Amino acid sequence: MSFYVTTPIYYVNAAPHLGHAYTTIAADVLARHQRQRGEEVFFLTGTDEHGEPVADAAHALGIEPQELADRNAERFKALAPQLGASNDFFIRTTDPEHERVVQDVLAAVRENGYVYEGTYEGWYCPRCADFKADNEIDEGNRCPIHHIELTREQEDNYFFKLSAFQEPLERLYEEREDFVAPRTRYNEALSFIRSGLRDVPLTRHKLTWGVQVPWDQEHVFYVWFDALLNYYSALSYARPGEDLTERLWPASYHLIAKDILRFHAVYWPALLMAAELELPERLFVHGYLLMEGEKMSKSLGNVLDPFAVIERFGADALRFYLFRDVSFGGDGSVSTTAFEQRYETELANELGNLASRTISMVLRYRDGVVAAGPPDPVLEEDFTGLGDLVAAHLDRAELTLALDEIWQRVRRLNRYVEERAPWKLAKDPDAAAELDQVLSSLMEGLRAVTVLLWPYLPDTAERLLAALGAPELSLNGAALGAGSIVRVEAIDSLFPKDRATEPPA
RNA sequence: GCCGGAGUAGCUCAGCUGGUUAGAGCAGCGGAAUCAUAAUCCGCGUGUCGGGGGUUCGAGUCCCUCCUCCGGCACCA
Repeated sequence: MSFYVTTPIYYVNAAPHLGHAYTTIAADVLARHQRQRGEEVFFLTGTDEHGEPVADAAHALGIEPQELADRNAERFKALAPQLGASNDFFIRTTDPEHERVVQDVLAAVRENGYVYEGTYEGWYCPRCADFKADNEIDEGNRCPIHHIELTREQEDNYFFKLSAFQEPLERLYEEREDFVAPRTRYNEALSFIRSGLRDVPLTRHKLTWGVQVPWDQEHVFYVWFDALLNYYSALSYARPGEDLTERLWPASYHLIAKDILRFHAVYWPALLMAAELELPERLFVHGYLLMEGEKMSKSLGNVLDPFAVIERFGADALRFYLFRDVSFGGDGSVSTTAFEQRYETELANELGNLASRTISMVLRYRDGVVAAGPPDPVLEEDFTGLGDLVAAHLDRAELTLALDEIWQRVRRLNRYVEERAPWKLAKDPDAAAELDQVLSSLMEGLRAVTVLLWPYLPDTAERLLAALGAPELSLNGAALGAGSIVRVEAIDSLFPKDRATEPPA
């Protein structure tokens, strides 16, 4: 089995923000989890660099589009490792290899009879040098930017016969109810399809910043078709000298935000059908992160800066927070106060302190040595089937539910400490064996939750497992009792609290 | 307007195909403990489950209707 997960490719028109980080981290959690299951994993992210907005932005800066693309692509490329993201490749749609695949695939779509020459007519702004969509036109047929009256104009270009896929797409949605999740997005896409599909422009005539249409030098491909094909093209050249397509196509999961649903849920499968390629297995659509109930946007000045959070608290804290405080799939509010509260109460107090208090007792009472033996049956009961449960949630990209299951066990361990009060056992010479079992059960429980937390908290989990002398990360090894901790070492606070109160350095 | 989703404790939300006294986390109040990053654990909620009507032995859970909020309704990376 292989597992191929993607994020959207991010548009280099703007700088990276929390929304980009969100999708990338989500994909990374799934990728890491699948690696724990021993699957061959390929995790792709990258940048989308063609199209008019980039050309415009570059023009405004007085530079070439490629230069702007290079500049911003670097920033996105740098974001992934800062987030702890373990992507296997970073694609750029200006990669010549990608452009060639786009040309090949779309030429095949044309040969299969799904491309025709036509005329696009619409409202055109001469200053923007672009057509305006019906819903972005101001009253009186005016340009929303220049406020001048729009003219009715035509442009000859090539069309993709999307209408030909009306029934195949309806059938796809009937046969595969999990093709798009959550359900509400599935409904949305299906209702769009049922409302009747119209053909869409495949190329643009007046633009030059795009992938050249091989059969007509006057045109470039409309940026969406170029962009979507990244998921397919990347496999052909991500590994020099090796084509991964055979092994990894089709994608297991495309993660996207809700604003680009239609392109992924309708155009993309239609395009693949037209090219006679296999369809992805699933699409998961997440919501927006809101600040004080408002959609985050630069103009509102309410962006939670992921770079600042990472610098102060580390990437793990951000990764944890995003899936803990916002139910994955829906919209949700995020704030610095909520972040700091989660950091302190859950990461520092519940998990960090659990590690601290238990390891400290093993060191104090037993010189760091952990007795062999099966874990306490009382604990075992609460851990039974946990790995399978987490895997089942993550198979459906339910990152919040999976994390919650794990966290309940973190809390269970703190409760267990109170129930058995090792500090009391330590004072009773007759309770030595019991103390041994309690301590080893705690170490084993800590190890088990940490292995499961690894996809969310990779750096912290690795540090903690190293201190436990149990670096094994496989999901099978996450079962309580599967480990065999012999000796533990002291460890620095996993989530120091002074970071939450001190201003950043 | 049409389609879809949502309206459950102060806050954020769970409650699948209808069935024992409607749940969790946070916040608040009280208590226990002292291993630990003063970290943890225990106890405490008379909630018109948006309003109204209906089906049923029995409905947050099904049907009808009304109200409020959100999203989609084609070329916005």
